[in-house]
Amino acid sequence: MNEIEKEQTVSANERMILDIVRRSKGLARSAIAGQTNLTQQSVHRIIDHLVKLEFLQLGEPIIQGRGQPSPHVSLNPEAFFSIGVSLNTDDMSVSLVNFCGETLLEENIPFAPVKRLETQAWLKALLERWCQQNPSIESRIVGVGFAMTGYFIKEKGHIRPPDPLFDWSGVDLQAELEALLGWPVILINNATTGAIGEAFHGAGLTYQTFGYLSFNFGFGGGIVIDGEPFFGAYGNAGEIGRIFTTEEAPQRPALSMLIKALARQGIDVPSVAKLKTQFDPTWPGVAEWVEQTTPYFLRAINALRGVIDPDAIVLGGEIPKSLAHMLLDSLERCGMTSSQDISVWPQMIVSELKGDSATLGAALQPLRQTFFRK
Amino acid sequence: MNEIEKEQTVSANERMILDIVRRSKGLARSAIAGQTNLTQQSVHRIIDHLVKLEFLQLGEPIIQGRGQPSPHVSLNPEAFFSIGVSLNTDDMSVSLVNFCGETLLEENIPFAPVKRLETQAWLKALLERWCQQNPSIESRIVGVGFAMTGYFIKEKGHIRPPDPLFDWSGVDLQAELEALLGWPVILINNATTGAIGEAFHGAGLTYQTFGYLSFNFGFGGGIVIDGEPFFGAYGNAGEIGRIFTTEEAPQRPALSMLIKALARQGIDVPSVAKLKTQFDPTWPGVAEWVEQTTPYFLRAINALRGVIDPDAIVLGGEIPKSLAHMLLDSLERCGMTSSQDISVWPQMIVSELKGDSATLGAALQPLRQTFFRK
DNA sequence: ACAAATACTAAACTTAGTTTGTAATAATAT
DNA sequence: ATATTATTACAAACTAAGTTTAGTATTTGT
Repeated sequence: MNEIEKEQTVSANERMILDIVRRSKGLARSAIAGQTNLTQQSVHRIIDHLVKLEFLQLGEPIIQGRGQPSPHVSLNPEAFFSIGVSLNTDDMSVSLVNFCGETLLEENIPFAPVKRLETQAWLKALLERWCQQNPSIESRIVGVGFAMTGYFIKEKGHIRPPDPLFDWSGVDLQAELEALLGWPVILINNATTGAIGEAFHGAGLTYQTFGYLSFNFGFGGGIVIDGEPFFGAYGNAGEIGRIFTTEEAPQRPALSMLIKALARQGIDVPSVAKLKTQFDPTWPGVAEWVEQTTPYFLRAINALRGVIDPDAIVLGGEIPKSLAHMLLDSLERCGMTSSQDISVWPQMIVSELKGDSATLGAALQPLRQTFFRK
Repeated sequence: MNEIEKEQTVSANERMILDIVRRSKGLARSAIAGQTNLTQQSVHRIIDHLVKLEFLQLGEPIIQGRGQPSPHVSLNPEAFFSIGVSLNTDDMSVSLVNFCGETLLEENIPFAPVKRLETQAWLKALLERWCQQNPSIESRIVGVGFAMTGYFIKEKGHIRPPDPLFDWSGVDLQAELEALLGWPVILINNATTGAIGEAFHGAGLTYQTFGYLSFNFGFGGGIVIDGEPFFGAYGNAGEIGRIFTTEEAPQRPALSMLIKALARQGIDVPSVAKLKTQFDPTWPGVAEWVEQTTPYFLRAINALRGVIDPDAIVLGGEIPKSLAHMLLDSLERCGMTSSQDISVWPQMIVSELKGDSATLGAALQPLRQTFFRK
């Protein structure tokens, strides 16, 4: 490199300023100091440093009122890159994001990712191809966020996925992937990465503390506290499926259950992904399913309210937007009754993010962790 | 004061060191640096400063091995004091703690605290008496932690208590109490203060992130994350009662429900306080109540597990210890079944704290907030 | 007695901020 | 047009809080 060597250590105040720039998607340099507890001069110097490191870039001065115009500050999208992987029962997707968190490349595995080594070989080959086709990125990749479905267990780096992914259990997956890929790997539950995507690009821009409910083949969730994803003791925080007993599980709002209900009505939806694209709220069975699952949905919400009392609850995962709104309407009709005081409710939000938020969040986590507010 | 004026602002590193000394209940000065990311020299200087401020005191040098003996460092118990109040439906208790968090004075109100102004007048008179009888403390009281039962609502400083305490709603209680008492007042839910007591003196010495279940007349709880009490958006975090519907509420593990069940068996227990002192696990009806309430208890635990995945869950409040153990045994017999993976369980702990942990925690919070690790 | 280990003390240095002061720029009032 | 004024940029001295370096003191083990 003939450029300035990129330090990957960023001080707390530098991170704070990077996060302010990120959240506002670029702003006048002079508008930053007011959002910090630093003086204008300190902010000036910090930004100067971050520009020298090529983390930030200065644009045209903006004339907004009196006084000397202040240059526009924005993230340098090329400063760093990060890779996200999301592994589901029947699918795996991989993406590359830039320093702004924008997805540049995305690809799905062409076979079911049930065999661990076969899947890893495909992943390795894909990333090598990406690096060859984009030679500038290789040295600037900060790490890999690897999201998968399943519960973390006591052994560090191990996960217990659902049955079809049995081959992925019993190994220190984090260590294995780091050895394979040569980058730092963060292993995360894929409901939490959905929440991370939301924290970076969605509800997180408005709310500091929120719960994320991930409607997929199963029903899970993630937690964001003060803008940071919360993992809990073993990384299973937000795995709200735990509140249902074995008998109750079939009635929880998992999309697999809706697909079954639709099948009983003669409507064949082959996968959760297809459900998202083809969903029609007037299909027979949909209204009934919503009605029937609402008490269990409410219970999940009340678990979030009772335990963390969030600012907001975001409905995400792979749920069709119109279905999410049906669930919220049904909740209203139920009167949102709980046994106790019901006066303070979190904001209920349907996720606005495009694409696979689990893969996105997985890719964002290495970036967040290294460069943005902690 | 002819002593050095006591600054109430403590830097982050000073707070860290105060917290290390507090947790270890005193230790050799040389044993501190290893628990920080600071050098021995920096720790030395910081402790020097804290000793000059009379927050810490040096004791006899301790000879443990080779090398120059290192003086014993401990909190100066007289450095500061704090007041805690816990208001329940039928009782109010007030306590004074010293800088070590030890309760020095404690008193219960001799009448039901239903009338707000009458109760406040009694409290004001009590604190004035305490200050007169202990003239040295007045100038060193950092604040008042005011814990009460009820839900916080959107209006700042307001709370919605259960019906008998109706008179306490509809006002900015925090502002009112600050005006009355002349000290900073922190208004907290009394299940959270129980968790704070546990964080300071109990499970918090071992576990960083835990859930606290408070068995009282009702059934509530509090959350501690990374050693800090977590309040949530409105201060209602941990209010686990929300997970039960109106129909389910009578079966939740609230001690009032046990008292009712005992009454049906002809055993008259006049109050929750009496239950704690008189409880006999062989009373008829107890085993049945435990059996019947266990699924609801399990659901509360699974809500905590699902949402925050804690290191530990502490059973506290006013539950008799033997009853808490019966609940845990019953949980074991149920197989702790949930619909999903059940391999990672938090440590289940019965609180070992003596006295009223809600009042204790209320008193501790102003101290914690000002002087100990954040 | 003496070397090794450990802790204390002190001074110089470093980092990352604040404070203070000045210059530049552009909107606004006259 | 010109002076005024608010806002921002830039620069140097200062400050707070740590680290680094180096020497000193005290005890243990041989």
